[in-house]
Amino acid sequence: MSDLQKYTSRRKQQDAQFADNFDKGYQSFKIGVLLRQARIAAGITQEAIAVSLNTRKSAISRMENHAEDVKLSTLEKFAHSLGKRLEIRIC
Amino acid sequence: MSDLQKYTSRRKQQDAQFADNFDKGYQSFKIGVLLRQARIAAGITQEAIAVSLNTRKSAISRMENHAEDVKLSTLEKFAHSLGKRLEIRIC
DNA sequence: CAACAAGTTCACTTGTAAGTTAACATTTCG
DNA sequence: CGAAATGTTAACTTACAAGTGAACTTGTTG
Repeated sequence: MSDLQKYTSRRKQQDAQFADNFDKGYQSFKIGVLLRQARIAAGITQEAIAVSLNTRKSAISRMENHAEDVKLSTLEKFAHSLGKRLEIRIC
Repeated sequence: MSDLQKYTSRRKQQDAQFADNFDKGYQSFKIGVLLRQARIAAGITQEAIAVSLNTRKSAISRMENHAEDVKLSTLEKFAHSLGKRLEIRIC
C-alpha cells in the first residue's frame, strides 16, 4: 500500500465529506489529491515545494486539502518544480 | 488547411508577439488556442459557448486571445459545454 | 518524553481571473 | 453594397485564488 493510499484511506475514515467527494470523483477534490500524489511520488515535503513556488507550506497544504479552484499557472509551477510537465487536453 | 490553421497563420503575420509566443509554445498562449481549437472543432460560436458558460462572448474572446491565466473550473466548464472532458496530468 | 520536522487551519491582505457593458471591427451572405 | 452575425477590445466591478504569519496538531526519532 502506497503512502498516498494510506493517507486517503485514513482520511476517508475521519472525514465523511472527503470520502463522499473521493468516491464521486469531484475535480475540486481530485486536483488536491493529484498534487499531493505528484509531490509524494517525488519524495518532497510541502515546505520544499513551497520554496520553489515562492510561497509557504500553508499555501501548499491548502491546495492539497481545501482548494476549491486553482489557477492553471499554479498547476504549471507545481509540476515544473517537480521537474515534470503539465498536460492538458479537452477530449 | 483547417480553419484554425488559417486563423493562426494569418494572425502570425499580423502580430509578431503572437507569432513569437506561438513558436515558443508559451502556455498562456497555448491555452487560448486550445480553447479556440476545441470550440471551432465543435462548430460553435463564442456567443453560444458564452451562453452555456453563463457569461458573455466578450469573456470568451478574451480567454481565447488575451488571457494570461485561467482557472481550472473555467477550463472544465468550457470543456463540458462542448460535451467533452478536461484531462489533466502531471507527467 | 522532549525536541524537531512536517503538515494543518485560521484570519487577514493582495492580486487578478472572470463578469459586464458598450463601442468598434470583421466576416458572411442576401 | 448593406445588414446581420460573429468576434475584439477597453474600462470598470466583483469574486475569489493565492500570499502571509501565527498558532496548532501530528509524526518522527534520539
